[in-house]
Amino acid sequence: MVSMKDISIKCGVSVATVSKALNGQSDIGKKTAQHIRKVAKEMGYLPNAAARALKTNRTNNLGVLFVDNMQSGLMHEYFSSLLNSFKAEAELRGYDVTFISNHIGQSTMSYLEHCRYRACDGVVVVCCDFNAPDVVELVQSEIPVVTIDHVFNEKTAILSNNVQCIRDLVTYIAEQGHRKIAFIHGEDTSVTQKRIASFYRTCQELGITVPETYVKSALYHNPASSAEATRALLSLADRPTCIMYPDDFSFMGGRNVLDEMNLKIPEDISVAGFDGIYLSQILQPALTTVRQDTLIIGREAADRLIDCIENPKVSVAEQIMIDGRLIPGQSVKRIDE
Amino acid sequence: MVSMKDISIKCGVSVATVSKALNGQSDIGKKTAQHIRKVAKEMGYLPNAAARALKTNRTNNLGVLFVDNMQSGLMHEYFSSLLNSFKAEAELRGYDVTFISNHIGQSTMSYLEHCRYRACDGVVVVCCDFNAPDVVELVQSEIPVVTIDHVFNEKTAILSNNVQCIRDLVTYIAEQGHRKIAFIHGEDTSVTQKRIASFYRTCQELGITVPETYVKSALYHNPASSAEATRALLSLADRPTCIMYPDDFSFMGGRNVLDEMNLKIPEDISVAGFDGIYLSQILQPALTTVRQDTLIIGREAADRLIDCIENPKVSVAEQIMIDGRLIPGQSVKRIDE
DNA sequence: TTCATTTACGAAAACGATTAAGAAGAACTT
DNA sequence: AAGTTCTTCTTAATCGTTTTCGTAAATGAA
Repeated sequence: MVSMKDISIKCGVSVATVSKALNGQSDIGKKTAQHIRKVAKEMGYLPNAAARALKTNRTNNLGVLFVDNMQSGLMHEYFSSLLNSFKAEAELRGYDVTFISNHIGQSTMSYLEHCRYRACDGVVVVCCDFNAPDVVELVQSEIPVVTIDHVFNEKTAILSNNVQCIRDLVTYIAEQGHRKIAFIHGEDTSVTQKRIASFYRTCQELGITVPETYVKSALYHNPASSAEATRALLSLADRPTCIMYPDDFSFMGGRNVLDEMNLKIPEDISVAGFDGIYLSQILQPALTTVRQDTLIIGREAADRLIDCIENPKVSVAEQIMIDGRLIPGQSVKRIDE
Repeated sequence: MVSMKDISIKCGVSVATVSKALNGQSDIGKKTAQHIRKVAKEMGYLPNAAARALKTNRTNNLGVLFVDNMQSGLMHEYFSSLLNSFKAEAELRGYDVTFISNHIGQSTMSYLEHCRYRACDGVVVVCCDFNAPDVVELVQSEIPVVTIDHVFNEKTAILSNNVQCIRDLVTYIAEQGHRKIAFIHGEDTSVTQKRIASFYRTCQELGITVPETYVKSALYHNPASSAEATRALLSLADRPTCIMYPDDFSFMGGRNVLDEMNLKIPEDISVAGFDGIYLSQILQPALTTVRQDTLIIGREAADRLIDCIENPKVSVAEQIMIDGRLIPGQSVKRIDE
């Protein structure tokens, strides 16, 4: 590996001069700097990240804390595509992305310790139990943190606008003439709470009354539990005309139940999903759903995190809402009153 | 941050002694070592990865080269779940995982340069254009490399046993009495070639003749193209009784076509997928498919790569085949002759 | 006791970069 | 001409480890 020393020798200058020239410091002569850069390129010089990190305490490395109890993790398209976009933006801005775990080899260490060990310049926290002590410790540390879909005091958070998403979805469904709307929601998280609240509020605003029996609990990304909830809804004396699912994938469970009962979508019953994953638009009829803008969420998370790293003074913690977009699809029937 | 120096002062020994004690060198007295370790823990000592890397040229960092033209990348469950398993095993053995890209900030650099810059101890190469000059350069470099589903000379490769997978699948279908089996395959890659070859050979062995019209080309992970191929197959005078798809997800496109034409699975037509993703078993009827063992593939890739890093002398490049497992499902009908 | 061997530890030189402080010459002021 | 300021470059310290080599004490052998 060619080092600055090699370049300095070849150019007949000191290592310091090489360092400054390569980093664009101002106190190096124009022609000298140019020459050094040329030689460096010719010799195939690459900075030694470890040495630089040791000296500067900056690694240009971003940590991704991405844990989930379900183990479905990356399998969930919302997260994988969010991560994709985060990674792309981070790379554009000159940062690499490393996963943070709670052990190095055999010995367990807290997330914070792992971050410190790897000297991550910042961390994005996604999809995990935000109340776990380990996570709280990390978030409250001196390391710049951006969270996704969860707000910690004083920390920047990127939030998919679940309230708006549900509002738009319910509104659309209501516009199609539905008054009996059932809602199957996911397990209890802050996101779920927002969705439920938005569901109730929107219905109220629209003058739609929601019987308690129309709101069922299930699990995210779990078709079986949504299937069960669907069965319960269908066995009601007064059936809903439209069922909203926790997410597009879970809907697949409900779909099976509807199939079994010979209920056609949307003729016999209307349905809506959430997330807007690839699959949802492959289905026939295309699923009515609302697309969370993972592209922007991931990009924004990277941008904010890096801003926060590079301008700690200027950057202010804020909560950023990213709106979703309704995808009408064809799974909600227009009902004429 | 507490450093070895802090510990050495507190313990009244030299930094060298601390280093040796913490690394379990033999030339330190039992009680001294024990005491040093205790103090280190008390003080919350964490090794400085950069300093260590600088000195040892080892980062305990593994690169993942994961590019795909389709941009579907992580969205494909085969890859996301493989990566998950790779990551888990790497972490178990004390390595972190970083993505490799072809640029740092604005300036482009080759994959190899990126690896060198980050000083990755090794790289796993997945899902990319294996013939791109950049990739070839990396694979032929001095950096330990393990490839997945592609063999380079002299390099360790982990291969999903596509030949066996297809053989088992075709055999199963034939056992159910089918003699008219159509095969929609993905775009031209080495994996695809193996699958096609295995398809033809197995059919031959089973005495099944395959008309040219029964073999169609489509794209992986692309329901639309599989839908088109399905349409073509159904318009044949002599229709196949069973259609094999490039992958489970693409099958969803074919499924729509079958639906439109009012063909029931498996009563009117049998179908089979490939991969064994979560979705395939949610469908009703459950899809007959063959599960690629991403868990083992990912784990094995990490293990081999790390072996190769830690024992460069001993470890020998080899191709490791990981068998898949047939999932019978219910989408292939038993035909009585 | 005396010499050889082992054991336990320390001193110091790296690894490859960054950066504060200083120095020498050039250029400008008056 | 003398002093001042700029420009450009160097010296040297430093980041936190690892590791080689050396040495002093302890142990063993004779």
